[in-house]
Amino acid sequence: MGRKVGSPPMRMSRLLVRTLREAPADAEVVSHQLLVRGGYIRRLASGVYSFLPLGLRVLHRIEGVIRSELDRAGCQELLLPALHPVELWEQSGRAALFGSDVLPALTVEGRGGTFVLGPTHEEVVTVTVGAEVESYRQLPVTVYQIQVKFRDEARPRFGLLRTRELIMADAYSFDADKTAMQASYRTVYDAYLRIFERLSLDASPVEAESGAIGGDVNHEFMVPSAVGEDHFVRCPGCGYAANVEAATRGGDAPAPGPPPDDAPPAVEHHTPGRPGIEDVVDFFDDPAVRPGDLLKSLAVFDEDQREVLLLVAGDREARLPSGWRLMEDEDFVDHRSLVKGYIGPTGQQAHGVLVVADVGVGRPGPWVTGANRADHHLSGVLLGRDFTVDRWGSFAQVVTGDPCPRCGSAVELVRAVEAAHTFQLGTKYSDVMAGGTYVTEDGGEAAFSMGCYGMGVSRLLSVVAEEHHDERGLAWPEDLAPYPVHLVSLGPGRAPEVAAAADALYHRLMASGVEVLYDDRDVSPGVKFADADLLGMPVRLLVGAKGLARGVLERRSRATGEEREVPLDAPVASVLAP
RNA sequence: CGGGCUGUGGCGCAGUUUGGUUAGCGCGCUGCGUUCGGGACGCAGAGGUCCCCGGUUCAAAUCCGGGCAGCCCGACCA
Repeated sequence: MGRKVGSPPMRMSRLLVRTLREAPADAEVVSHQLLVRGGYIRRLASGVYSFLPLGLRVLHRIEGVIRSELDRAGCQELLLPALHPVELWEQSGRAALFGSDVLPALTVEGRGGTFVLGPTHEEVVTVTVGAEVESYRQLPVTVYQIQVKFRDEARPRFGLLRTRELIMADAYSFDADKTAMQASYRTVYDAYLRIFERLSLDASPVEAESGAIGGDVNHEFMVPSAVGEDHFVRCPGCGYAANVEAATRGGDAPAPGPPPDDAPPAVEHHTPGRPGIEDVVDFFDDPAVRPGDLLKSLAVFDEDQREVLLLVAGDREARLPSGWRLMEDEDFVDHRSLVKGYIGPTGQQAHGVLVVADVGVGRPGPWVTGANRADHHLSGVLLGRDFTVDRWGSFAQVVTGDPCPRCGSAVELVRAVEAAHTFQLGTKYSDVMAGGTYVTEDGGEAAFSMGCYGMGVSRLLSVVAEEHHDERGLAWPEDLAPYPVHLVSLGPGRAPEVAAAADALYHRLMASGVEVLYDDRDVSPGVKFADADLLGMPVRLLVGAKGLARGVLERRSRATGEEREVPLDAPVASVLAP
C-alpha cells in the first residue's frame, strides 16, 4: 500500500476529474493520451502542464518512494530557490551558455536585477551548503530537494516526457576528497537503483557524456522504451552499458597489410555539387560503390586544438570524443588542404594535419574519397598507398553487432528514456563558487569534492504510465496508484440498497485507513466500468444488485483482470487480498 | 534553428478547392422522461471573436498579405 499523501479518500461525484472518450489531437504517445483522457494532466502551453488532483497524487507517490530511499541513504531534504541571481551563474561561468543548446535557461528581469529560472542547482547548492559547512568534521553531507526546474526546451514533446517546466529530485554530495566523494556517489547510485525497482521500472545505469554539468565519471539511468529519445549500447556478455554518445567498440587497431601491387591507380572524377555521402553514391550509380565504400572525412580539432582529419566509413555516424569539435566555416580559411565537402586523407600529413581513423576503416580499399579539390572525388584510393593513418581508434557510433570494448561479444542498441543522471563533479563548482572550501584536519583549506544527481519526477510519471497500460487505459503499480482501491456502485440511483451497501463499505474501508476512490455517481454501468479501466486503480470493488442479493461484492484486479467474489461483510483485509 | 502539416463551441472533426440564407456533425454539458452489469435512448435546450491583424469584395470560415500558436520530422538535449 502506498504512503499516505495529500487528499482524503474521495467520492467521484466530487472529484475534479473529467475523462475524455477521445484523446486530444496533439497527444502522440500512449502515456500522454491516457494521462489526458483520464484527467490526470492538462496542457497549459507547449511543454507546460497542470497536474489535476489524480495526477498530483501519482506525483506524490513517486516522490514518496524517492524520499524514503534517499532518506534511508542518509540524504537530507531541503528546498532551494527556483529564482537565482544571475551573478551566481556568472561566477561559475555557465551564464555564458544561456541561450545555447547546451544550457537553454530562461531569465527574468526583476527589481533586484536579472534572475535565472533555475534549470539545475549546482551553483546555488554550492554557496548554500558551503556557507554552512566550514570544517572537515561536518563532512560528508548529501542534500536533496524535489522541485520545479525550468528549461527553454527547443522542442517539448510527448506530454511529460520532455517539458519546459519539470519536477526533478536533485541531490548533491559534499565530501573531503575524491575517494570519499566516490563512496557518496555509490550510495546515491545504489539508492537510485532501489527507487527504480520500487517504481516497477527496469532501469539500466549506463556510462554517458556529462554535457553542461561537467565532471569525469557519470551515469545515466535508462529505461528501455519504445518512446525513448536516447539509445544505449548493452553487452549481453559482460554487462557493459553506455549511451551511444559515449560508447566505444572493441577490436584491436587494425593491421590492414600492404595494398595489392596490381591495383589500378586512383582516378579523379568531376563531381560538382555533391558534397554528401549519398550524393556521391548517386553520382557513381554503381552497385560496387555503396556508402560503406566511401570515407567520411571530418575536419576537427582534438582536445589539444590540433588539426585532425577523422576518417569513418561512409555508412557510419561519426562519434567525436569529448573535447573535440568540428571545424567551422571560418576554420577552413586557415587550412587550405581541407576543402569543405571534398576532403580526402591523401597527403594531409604534409600539411600538418594528423590523420586519425575509426577501426572500421582498417582495410586497403578501394575507397572513394574527396580529392581535396572543389567539386572532385577520387575512386580507387588505397590505404597504405594513397594515404596513411597516424592513429586508430573507436570514432564511429556503435551499432548492434559491434564488438564490446570490454569482452568482444556482439553488443545491442536499445532505445530508452533517460530517467536519471548522476555525476562525479569533483571540484568544478567548489573551486569557483564562494564558500566552496572547508578547513581540513591539518588546518589548511580545501575545496569540496562534489557529486550531483538528478531524477526527473514528472518524466517518471509518464514513463510509468507508458510501461503500465493496456488498450482500455492505465494500470498503475500498486505503490504508485492515486488510490489503491476503486469502489464502484452499480445503479445507486435506482437501487437504494446498493447505494447503502456501497456507502457502508466505503466507510469501513476509510475506517481501516484504506485510501479509496468511490464512484458513487448515478451513471450507467458502462460509463463506470470504462472510467475505472481508464483511470487504472489496481483493485476495483464492485457493489451491484446482483451480488448484493447473494451478499457478495466483486473484486477485480486491473492488471490481470482476475475477478472473484467476496462476502460483503468480510474483513477489510480479506476484501483487498489478491 | 531548418522542413512539413494544422488552427472552426470543452474534446474529436466536416465545411475552405469553386466567396452567398441562420456555420454543421459526433462526444461532452443542462432539463424532463424511459432505460441501465461494459461508454443507453427519446424530446427540449445552452454554448462559436471560424487563431489574430490588415486587405480585396455588395458579401469572407472560404481569396490575398503579414503575424501568432500547436503538432510532426530533423538539429539539439541536463
